[in-house]
Amino acid sequence: MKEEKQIRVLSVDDHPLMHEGIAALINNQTDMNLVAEASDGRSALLEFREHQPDITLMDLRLPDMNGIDAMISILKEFPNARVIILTMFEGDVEIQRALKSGARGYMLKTMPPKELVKVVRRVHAGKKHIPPEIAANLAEHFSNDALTPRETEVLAQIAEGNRNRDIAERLFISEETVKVHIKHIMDKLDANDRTQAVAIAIRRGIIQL
Amino acid sequence: MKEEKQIRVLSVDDHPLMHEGIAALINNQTDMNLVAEASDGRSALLEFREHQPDITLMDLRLPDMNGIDAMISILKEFPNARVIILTMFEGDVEIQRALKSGARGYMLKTMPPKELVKVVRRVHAGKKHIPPEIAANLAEHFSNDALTPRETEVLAQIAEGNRNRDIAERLFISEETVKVHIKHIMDKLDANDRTQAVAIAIRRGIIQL
DNA sequence: AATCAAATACCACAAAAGAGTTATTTAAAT
DNA sequence: ATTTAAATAACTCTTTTGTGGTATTTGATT
Repeated sequence: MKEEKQIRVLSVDDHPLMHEGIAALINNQTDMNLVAEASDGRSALLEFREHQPDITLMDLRLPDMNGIDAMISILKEFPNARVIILTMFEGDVEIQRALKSGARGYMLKTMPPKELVKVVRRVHAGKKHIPPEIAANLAEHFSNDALTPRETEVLAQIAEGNRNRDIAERLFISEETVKVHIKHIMDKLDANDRTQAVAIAIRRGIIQL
Repeated sequence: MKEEKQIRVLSVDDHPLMHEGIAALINNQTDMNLVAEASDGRSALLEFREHQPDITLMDLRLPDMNGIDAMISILKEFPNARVIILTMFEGDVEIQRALKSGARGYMLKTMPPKELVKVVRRVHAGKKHIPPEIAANLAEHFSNDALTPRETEVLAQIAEGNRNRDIAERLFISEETVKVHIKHIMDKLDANDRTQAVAIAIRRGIIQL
């Protein structure tokens, strides 16, 4: 019954039903074993410390923090941790950030279970894995855009219904500078106006709801 | 092993892992039985026809159509169908639409499994169920707003970065009328400008990404 | 029959946003 | 040491958005 070298998996997700599904899937594989579960970022780190799993499946939306930040906190302590982001499709910005921050894989919850376990095995074997449909979407917004931190700040202010003058006051810059930032934002996001810029940014995960 | 009167459940969700989780949960109850699964709206209706389940658990985001529309298509043919919306939190507009369209319950995927099966039993017993946290949020935006169909159209146009003049042309009305609609939209959504109106509308599920 | 909400439209005015150009400072990268 | 990217700012001018008020038509509701 017991395998020699099982892949020990930690699952981090705030949906109990998803946990059950992952547990059923992983434990059905002869070469895998779900060793722990966490439903928020803080306990994810605690569980990781205790069980030191081979693979961590990490959801992006957690109640206490972003899944990427949870991953970063794990990687800081355990640089060799192999974290796979497992989420429903979010914006390309999240994916880029995840990969840049050290994720070894990115999987969609809509993928068939067989694909999911394949990815777990691939990543456990030391490879990285991003599914083709995500890679394609990533390539689309790769070379060109990417907002600077300041531009993202300005964009968040716009989404809250602030006028340029108010944004200027809040960020301690002139209204003219705000306009320059907005111009760059619209150019990068290929938006006609500030309103479409916000809509696009929300869709692509640049700003959160 | 077999119970006398089991609650026969159909699960509609496009996440295979969620299906597994639901299956595990339902089949673990002595008084319930998962009789069928569907991953899109079209097959949900087909499965319903074939199995005529007591309870249908319906996700809102499906690949081919909105879960509410899938529910409506089922209710048209089977007016006594008991459909429970099971989803992660969307905007209050979706919830209102679901309940108005005949949903018997609304559950969040973040709820503990024990709560979920309780709701299934309650709805099967003929009661309706909306969790308190949702009911509270619903009350907040109840009396006041609710955009008219035309206002929603205008709002969608705004979100696409169209100017008032363009919106007027597309909807075959004058620019002045567009302005009136936008004024009403901003008043109802309590937005400072068109941009915040779009952000709020996306958050509340009035317009989709 | 009377009332009400929704959609339509016009006018005038004020406020804000956006386009185009130029320029300075600082920090990072080569 | 030089180049580059980011952030800052000013100026002008045009376009767009937003505010306030008034008014008409139509379809529901009472």
